[in-house]
Amino acid sequence: MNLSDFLLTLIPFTPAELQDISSHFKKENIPKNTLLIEHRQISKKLYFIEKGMGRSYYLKEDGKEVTQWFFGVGKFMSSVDSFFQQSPSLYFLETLEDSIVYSISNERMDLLFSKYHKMEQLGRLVSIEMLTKVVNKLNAIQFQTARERYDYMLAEFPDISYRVPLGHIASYLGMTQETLSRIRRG
Amino acid sequence: MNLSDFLLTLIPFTPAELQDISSHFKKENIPKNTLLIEHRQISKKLYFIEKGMGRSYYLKEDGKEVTQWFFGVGKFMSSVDSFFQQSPSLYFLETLEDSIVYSISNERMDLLFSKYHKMEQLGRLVSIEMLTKVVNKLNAIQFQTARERYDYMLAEFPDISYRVPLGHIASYLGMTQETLSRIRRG
DNA sequence: GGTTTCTTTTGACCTATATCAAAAACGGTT
DNA sequence: AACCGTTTTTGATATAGGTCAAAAGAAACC
Repeated sequence: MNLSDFLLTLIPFTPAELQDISSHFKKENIPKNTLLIEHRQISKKLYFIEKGMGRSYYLKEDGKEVTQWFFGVGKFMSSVDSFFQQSPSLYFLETLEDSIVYSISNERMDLLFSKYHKMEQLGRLVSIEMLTKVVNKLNAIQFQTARERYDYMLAEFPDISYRVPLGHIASYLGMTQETLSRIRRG
Repeated sequence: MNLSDFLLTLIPFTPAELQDISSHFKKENIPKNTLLIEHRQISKKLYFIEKGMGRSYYLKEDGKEVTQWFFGVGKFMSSVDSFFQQSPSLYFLETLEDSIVYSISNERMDLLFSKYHKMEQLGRLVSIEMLTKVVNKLNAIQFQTARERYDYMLAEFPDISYRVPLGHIASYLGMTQETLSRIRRG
């Protein structure tokens, strides 16, 4: 899904607005397994995924990676707090497949927010959508058994779940990869 | 903290704007343990808490209440998805103390959003703040031991943690009240 | 102030999931 | 197609935290 089409699904931008907004994004091809943000860096860019996918994760003290979120086609990908509050990121962000993204800097994003009331509205809508998704995951993690969490995953990211290594999914769901493997078996 | 003061901490509204915006909110006194939203209802109002506190929770199939979030002074309280997307609420919302709140309907909120670009911006900032808080909780729940989660709670809601029943806190942290009791002991 | 009801603590036992270790399967490369 | 590194599966064992039950402590109410 390309950026303009996505924007139109949420807000009725005029062709001129759409043109201007799009011009602030830069289309980029990013190979698989590219690090976009590292821990402690301040996130400079927000990415809209036209094709491919990514994930955010962090490193525990023992060195284990823990997937925090998956980002699929038609979503914005970033280390949210770092990008919007220009604070050091707790997370790493990486692509998991060769991807086509539209990137935009924090400065340009703020510019668009102040230039277009509609853009601000889009920001609010996207934030709330993300918020409700995170809340859903929280509920899954907090109250469900490992098997139920896996079912939640299949519902939330049906396409992603078989495209990425088992270990990424297991840590995303707050379980070990051995446990996930046993669950999958049946 | 009253509403106008709070609004000014985020956005430099003019006195006239502040006056107009405030006029759409209604100040209400709500007694302790009042249900503001029930499961399956569509949330009609958003509340800003001037004094007191509340929580959202839901009922598991076995009838147990699970606290989903605590709302303290100077925060907006609602069943987010239900209010903003006018969908049936998954949660119950209740006051835990006698409270003074400013309430506003979904229609009036939308009106303010479209009338004031600044208000839309406020909505975005508040959403993102909430999003980062929920993400923090998610991390606590997903990767930390029961004891560490309790420490997270003390940091996030220092004042709240000794004002509400143990059971509310335990379920908020994804553990049983027996476990929390044992942790507190030492 | 004594009774009822709700909340917290304590104890004994159990289970889902973690950990550790090794084998098997898979994927990319020459 | 044989090799090497990565990912997944399997098995044995350990443990954090859950469950159930009952006692102790607080709070609410007449």
